[in-house]
Amino acid sequence: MPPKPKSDAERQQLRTLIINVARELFVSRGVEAVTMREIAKRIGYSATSIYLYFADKESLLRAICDTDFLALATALKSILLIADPVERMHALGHGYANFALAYPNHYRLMFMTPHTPFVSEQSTLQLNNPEQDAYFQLKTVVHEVFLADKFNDEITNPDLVAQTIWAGIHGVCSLEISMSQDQWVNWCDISDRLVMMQTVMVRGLLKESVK
Amino acid sequence: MPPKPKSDAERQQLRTLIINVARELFVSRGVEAVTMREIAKRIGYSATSIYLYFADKESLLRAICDTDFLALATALKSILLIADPVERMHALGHGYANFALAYPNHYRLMFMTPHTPFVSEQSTLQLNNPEQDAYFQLKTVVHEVFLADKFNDEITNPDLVAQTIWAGIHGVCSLEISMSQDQWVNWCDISDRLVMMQTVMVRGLLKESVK
DNA sequence: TCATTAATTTAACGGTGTTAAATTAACAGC
DNA sequence: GCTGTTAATTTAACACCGTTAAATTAATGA
Repeated sequence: MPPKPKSDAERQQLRTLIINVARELFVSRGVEAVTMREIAKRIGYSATSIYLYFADKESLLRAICDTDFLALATALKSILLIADPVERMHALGHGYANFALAYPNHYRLMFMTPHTPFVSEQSTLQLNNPEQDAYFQLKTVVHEVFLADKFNDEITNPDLVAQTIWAGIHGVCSLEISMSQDQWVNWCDISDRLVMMQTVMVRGLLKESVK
Repeated sequence: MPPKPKSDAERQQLRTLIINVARELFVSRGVEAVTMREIAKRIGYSATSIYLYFADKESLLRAICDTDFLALATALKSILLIADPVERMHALGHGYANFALAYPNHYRLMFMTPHTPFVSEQSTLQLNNPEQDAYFQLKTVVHEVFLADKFNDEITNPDLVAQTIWAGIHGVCSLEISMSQDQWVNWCDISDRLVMMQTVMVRGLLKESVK
C-alpha cells in the first residue's frame, strides 16, 4: 500500500489499531507466542511498519498495559459513588476481582507478566487521578475508613492496609489464573474463595463494633 | 566427545546436570532469554543432546519445577515438628514466604509462569506426601486447627481456609516479585506487609479466645 | 514536470527451537 | 584381531523470530 502524508489523527488511529489488535492476540495466546509479523498481517501492513509506532515489542506491550490500567480504573468508577466507605471498600475488592477474572489474560499482562516497570514519564496515565489509577481509588477509601476510626486499634498505617487488601484479592485471582487447571490442588469454587478472602479481611481489619 | 554405552546411573546423572544448569540460567535471566544452545554449552554438549533427555524446552522447565516443588516441601519440613497446630500454621506461612522471597525466580517459575499444568502421571513427585507436597503440609495443619475447634464458628470448610491462607501469602509474595520495582505504588516494607497479612489472617480466622 | 519527502515494503542479519542425517567409538561374535 | 552392530553424539538444515538497512512507492511544493 502506498504512502500519503498522514495527519496526526490518522497516525494516532493506526497506533491504537495496532494496540487493539496486538492486545487481542497477546491476550488469547500469550505474549511470547504472538509474532510481530502476525500482528502486522492482521492490520494489513508489513511487520516493519509497527516499528514506526513502537520502538520494539516490549514498548508495544507497555502501551497495551497502560490502556488496560485505564480500563480497570474506568470499570471501577461507578463504585466510587457508594457513600459508605466500608461498603465501598468491599465493593472495590469485588469489582477488582471481577475485572481480573473476566479478563484473565489482560490481568496477566498487567500484574503477572515481567516487563519493564511503569515509569510515569513514559506514560500518558495520570497517577493519583481516581479516574485513571485504581490503586489510588483503593488507597483513598482505605484512608477514609481509617479516618472514620473503623479499623481495629492496632492499625496505624492505612497504606499498609491498602497493600494488604490488594495482595489478598490479587492472591486469590492470580492463583486462580495460573493454577486453576492444575490437578495438584483440589480447588474450591472461585467465588467461595473470594468471599472467604473478603470475609477474613473484614474480620481481621475492622473493629468488632463495625462488623 | 565420543559415545560409550551409558549406564542408567550415568544417564540419570547427566539428566540432573542438565536440570541444574538450566535452572541456574532460567532463574537468573528468565526462561525466554535462555537458549538451548547456551544450556548445552555449559554442560559441554551440543544443543541437540538435551533432546535425548527432554522432549522439548517446556518439559525441561516442567522437570525443573518438579525438583523445586520438592525443595520447597523440604525447606518446610522442620516446621512440621512444631507441636502446637496454630503455631505451626503460622510458621508454615512464614517459611513459605521465606522461600518465595529467597528464590524469587524459582518461585516465579513454580507459581507465576504459565506452563502445562502438573499431572501426577508425568512426575516423580508424590502428592499427599508431607515430605514432598507443601500444599499437603498446609492442608494438614489447617485440618488439625479445625478439629481442635480453634477457627471461628462460621468456618465449615478447612480446605477453603487452606486455600485462602495460601492466596494471602502468595498475594504478598507475588506482588513483591513482579511489582516491587514499579514506581506506581509506594510500597511499604515487605516484611511489614507479610506481618500484616499474617495478622489479618489470624484475626480473621481464629476464635477470639485463641488469639 | 521534477526533485523532495514521508510512508511503506523488501531483503537481510543473526538468532531461536527443533529435526533428520551423518559421525563417532565402544562392544559382541567370529 | 578384525568386522558389523548399535548407541551416543554432533553437524547441517529448516522454518521462524525480532529487528535494521536499503529500496520503493506515491503524493506534494516549486
